[in-house]
Amino acid sequence: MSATAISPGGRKEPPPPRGAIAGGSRAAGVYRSVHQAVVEHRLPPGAKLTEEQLAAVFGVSRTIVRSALQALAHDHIVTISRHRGAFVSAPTVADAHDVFKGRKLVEAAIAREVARQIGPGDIAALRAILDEEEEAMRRGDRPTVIRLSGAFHVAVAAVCGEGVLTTFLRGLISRSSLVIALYGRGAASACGHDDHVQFMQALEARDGELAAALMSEHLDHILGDLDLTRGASGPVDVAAVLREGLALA
Amino acid sequence: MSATAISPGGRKEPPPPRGAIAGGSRAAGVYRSVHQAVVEHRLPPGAKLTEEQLAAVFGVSRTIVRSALQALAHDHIVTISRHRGAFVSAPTVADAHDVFKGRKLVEAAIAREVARQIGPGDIAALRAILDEEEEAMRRGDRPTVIRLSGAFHVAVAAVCGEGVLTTFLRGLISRSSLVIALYGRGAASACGHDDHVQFMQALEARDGELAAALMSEHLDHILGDLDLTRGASGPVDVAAVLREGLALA
DNA sequence: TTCAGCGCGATTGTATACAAATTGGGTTGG
DNA sequence: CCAACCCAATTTGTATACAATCGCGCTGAA
Repeated sequence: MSATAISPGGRKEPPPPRGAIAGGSRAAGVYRSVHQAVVEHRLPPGAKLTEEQLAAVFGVSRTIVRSALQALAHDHIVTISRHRGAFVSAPTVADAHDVFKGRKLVEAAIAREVARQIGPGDIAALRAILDEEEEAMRRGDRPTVIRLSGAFHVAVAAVCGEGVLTTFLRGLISRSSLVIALYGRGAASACGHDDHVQFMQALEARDGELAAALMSEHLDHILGDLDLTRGASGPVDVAAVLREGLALA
Repeated sequence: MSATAISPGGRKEPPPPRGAIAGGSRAAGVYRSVHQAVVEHRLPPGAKLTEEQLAAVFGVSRTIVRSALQALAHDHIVTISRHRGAFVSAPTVADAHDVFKGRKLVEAAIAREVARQIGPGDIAALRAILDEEEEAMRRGDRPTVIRLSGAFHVAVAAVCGEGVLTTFLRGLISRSSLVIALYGRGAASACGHDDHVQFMQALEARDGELAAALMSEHLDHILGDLDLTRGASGPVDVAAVLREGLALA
């Protein structure tokens, strides 16, 4: 229910839920594919996204690709340089601090809110994500761990209902994934599963202050585990990565 | 400093600060003009924004206009309906509550932060806005009052530095302007100047809790003063409005 | 060897042409 | 008189063509 109605005398609403992403639904598909590839660390920061290349991969014209890239740029997932092209964003150290500062402020406040109004159904849903996360961790399935870790944070926020805050947080989490792709050390640094479990216990105990504190600590922990001295990574076969993602979808 | 650098070995930064809006700088101009017209209540919610019409007004092709409209849609300033076109967004009552809920959470937390770290320079800057606001209010200059009222809220957030939170808040404030355009009653409901003055005093006293409480109350006050039963307004000469805005700029 | 200047290839920016779809009005039938 | 239907005009969606710009490798001289 976060869409804005156009006119009080609105017409019937067709099935396609017309997401808030961009114009056509074709561009939305490209958007999703690239976005997913980035947050799952299949496309590293700095990777060049040539319009014609993407157009070929997705079987659309450059028009569609440009639309998707502009939407991605708006979300800070890619960065567009005039006459140079689109690259997967490479957040600076300052950006990293800024993103996590924002997350701390928002997620701590949300934690207080959620602790007050969480219900059994919400708890079950969150527990389910945590279980999946543990499973994937045991399997060593890193992309899934990354995805579920973010999904947990989003799901917590969504307990208060889908809204501007959840949307905002979702964006910050995506950017966090980029930060981790750039500055994360190896396998362990993604998102401590134990932190999530502890936080969940505080939520179930309806202890808002504790939950907020744990969340804040958790985010500090992630940021503290980063190696902020590193640079970019090697080249990647963008087309192959995206085709692979397309096959899975 | 909120832009993300592409590569550790970044090149020199040319003068044009290449905002985070969209691809070209031409589209950014269209974006700004329409955005400004909307938040200043010169273009009412529901107004149709025909691509060709805007293209004619700004002397560009539909390509540029589309880019700008998509960026505006991303910011929830306009709403694009497939094969129907772009309209100035008309937030629902639920949207209005959501936006102000988000603002309360973020601005209250920011108020606490700001009270801790505000300096004399910041206070002077905020006071200056308040003075201008009072001046405009006395003059009966409604568009300026609206603009400065929003500018005050943004400036408060900017005391902690420009960052994701400030950007997010700026977006919410723009949407608030749309809410007020739709549901505001006459002249008085914009944004109580007295509330701002009181809040400012709390900030100068470095009383974070009081500042947060006052801000929360202030936002409740705005939301409470709305008439949530109203519908849309009459038709508007979109081209004339935008040409006027162009002349001023 | 190294660095400055320059031309070429590749890629993006913009405009335009064409196709698809919706809206609204007029017409026809009940 | 009202409802349903159909058609045409307008507007958007997409592709493509052309122009502008940038990066990069080459050439040449210090």
